Amino acid sequence: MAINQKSISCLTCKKKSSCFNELSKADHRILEANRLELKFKRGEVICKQGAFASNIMFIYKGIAKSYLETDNGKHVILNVLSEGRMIGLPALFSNNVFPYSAAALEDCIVCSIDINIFEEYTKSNGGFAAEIIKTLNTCAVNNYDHYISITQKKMNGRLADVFLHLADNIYKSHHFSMSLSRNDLAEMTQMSPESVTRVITRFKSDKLIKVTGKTYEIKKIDELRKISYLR
Amino acid sequence: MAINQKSISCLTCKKKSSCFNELSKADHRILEANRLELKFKRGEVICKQGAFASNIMFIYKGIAKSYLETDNGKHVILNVLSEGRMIGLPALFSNNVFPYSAAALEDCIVCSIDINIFEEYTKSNGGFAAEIIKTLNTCAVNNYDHYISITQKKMNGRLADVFLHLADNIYKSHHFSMSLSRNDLAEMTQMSPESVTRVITRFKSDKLIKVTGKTYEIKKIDELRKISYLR
DNA sequence: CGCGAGCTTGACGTTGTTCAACTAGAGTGG
DNA sequence: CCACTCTAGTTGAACAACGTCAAGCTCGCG
Repeated sequence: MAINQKSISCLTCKKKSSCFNELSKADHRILEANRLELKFKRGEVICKQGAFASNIMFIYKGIAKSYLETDNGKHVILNVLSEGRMIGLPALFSNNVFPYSAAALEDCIVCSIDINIFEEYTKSNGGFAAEIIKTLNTCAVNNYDHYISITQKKMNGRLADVFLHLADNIYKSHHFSMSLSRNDLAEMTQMSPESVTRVITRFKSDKLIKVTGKTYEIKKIDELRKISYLR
Repeated sequence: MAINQKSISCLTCKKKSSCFNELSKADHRILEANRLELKFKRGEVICKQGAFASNIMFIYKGIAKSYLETDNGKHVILNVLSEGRMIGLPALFSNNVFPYSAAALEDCIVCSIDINIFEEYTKSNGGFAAEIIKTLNTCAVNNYDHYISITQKKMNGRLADVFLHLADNIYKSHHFSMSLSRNDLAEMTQMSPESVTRVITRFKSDKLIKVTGKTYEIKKIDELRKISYLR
């Protein structure tokens, strides 16, 4: 799975997370030496909940999901992760175990960086530490929004939230090829796959969205926002 | 509300968060100079979601709750906070706005520390930064557990989780005086106050707990753990 | 052309909310 | 010290939301 020849350079990487801007050229060379490029096919597990977190992952290309695996064997999707997002930060300075799993929703190219490098930079470089904390906190606030969506809204509102999130933050277009299965959508909205289908059917017949195979087009985004607004 | 005379000293404070152990005596003197002691009565708001976060709070005495205020005016309790817990860390290095509110569940004594001090120490002291990240990440993992409880378990399991959390982590005893109202329990478990009553009635008649006024006694903790185990 | 996974649809059952009426207990003023 | 009030808690009945189950469908792929 690993690519021996790295195709990307940290120093010139356009997608890197803000924390890396705090590093010197010398730091970048060290980073480069402690980095791997990995390719994952759609569906493959990128990191496994409970496994020893020896690396922090960075999504260079593709889309992934992070999810919790519960005792009853179900999955709870926490987030859809687009390019530039990091995986595994919550393992930093804890017991170094991934608290969630992640899997590729599309074919992905991932940078895998030694977690010790992260911890060293955090301790030695205040700007780097600040950016890490900022990233963690942004993620926490997003989680709060998701939590409100799940706990306060009915099915229509929850699914509207997912479509808005996909259009606004993930695909950054009203027109996209959907990488999430009915089951993924169900695990993200905490409803049954059958209910996901039913709500999507309703959205289609109300002309809010248009679906052609895997291609989704959001036709009435304002209407979706209204539905999202606590309903 | 503010006490002019401070009754506590940072250096000798037994309850302080682990990050402060990373500070020198000189640092502690600066901390002392940028710190206030506040008293809050039961029910009073300690910090308000959306307000400018000029301070990080620290619960020296008492119990508080952190909660989200939703657009429909409802409250979603994130956590019950016991002595030694900090409030407002998610505002660090973000837009410095509290992403949640907090209120006292019992009369509280709170240390309020200038947020700039926190940001400065984080940048200048690697050990301090590491402890802050560790604290944030521990909290994130707890949130994941809570999220699984809410999304995967039925009412019995969710309420069992709350009782276990109170006994294990908050009151640290099987016998405690309950500071949470039916409504608090409802906002924490995402059920209606009526349903909270119904489940508690069931727990009482099954002799899992004994309730005398505000005093709760957990009689069969193993049984509660079984109920918590995804049911 | 046939197979299978993922998707769709309808009928039905369960869970939990809502509403309304009632009760208990704490605080207040005469 | 007692009536009065107000809030929090309790209880039951009706109802809505959503999940489950079973059957059938579609489409990509060998």
